[in-house]
Amino acid sequence: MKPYTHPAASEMTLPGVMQALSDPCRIEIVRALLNGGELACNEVELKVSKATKSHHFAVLRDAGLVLTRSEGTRCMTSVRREEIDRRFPGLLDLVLMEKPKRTRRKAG
Amino acid sequence: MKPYTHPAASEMTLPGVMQALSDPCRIEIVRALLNGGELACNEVELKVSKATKSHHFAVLRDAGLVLTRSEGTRCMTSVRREEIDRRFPGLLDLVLMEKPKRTRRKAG
DNA sequence: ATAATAATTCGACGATTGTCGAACAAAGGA
DNA sequence: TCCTTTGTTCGACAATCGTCGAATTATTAT
Repeated sequence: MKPYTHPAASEMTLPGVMQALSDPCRIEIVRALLNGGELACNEVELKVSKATKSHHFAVLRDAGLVLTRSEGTRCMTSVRREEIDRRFPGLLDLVLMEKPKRTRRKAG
Repeated sequence: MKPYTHPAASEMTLPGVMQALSDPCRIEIVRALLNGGELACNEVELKVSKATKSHHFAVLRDAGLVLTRSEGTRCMTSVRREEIDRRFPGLLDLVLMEKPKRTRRKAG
């Protein structure tokens, strides 16, 4: 019913997207969306309450990074990949970067 | 005299650098350093007090983005370009991105 | 109509942040 | 030695942030 407002791609700012991606939870969300395509908030596992999760989705939405559409009782969210790639090339690659897992190999 | 501590390159985190770059002042600082090489805090013009400017340099330093060395009464600061490029490829290109200046052209 | 599901909104809270002026410290030059 | 320059540190302050539980809305299923 309430139709989620999204900023135009041109409204995205560098400090804005940096800010949005400065929280580990939100990086995790974007990473999940990049890997999983369109997901409901429900389908992104986080160790925070649902209120907090909803907040993080809203922050990403307001920054212009994700697009949310209502479908039934769920909110399907996806990364605005093309627009981000056009405006901030390489940004999403950074998000996808593997965390430095300290594997137990002798030489890497 | 007091010898500025810097984190190892491996201590840099994605949320950490994003956080550090989420402030327009700090983006401006990094941009100036990328264009101007090694600069004293003094040589980066910002419309904030010197206390605040010192704070912003410290935040960038703690995030691992810049390296500061004492020279006389000045503190010469430079971007840790190679380490950042190795760990977060493309990050500095984002910082260098031109702000969307709305020029008055008819077609761009 | 009732219940269940999914998500948002509303305070509230402690923590962090950006900002400043004032005080301080270190180095260099008069 | 004293003064200037450069930068840091120290409260302090308002603003923002991340977090939560509880209440609310909206949709679907029974």
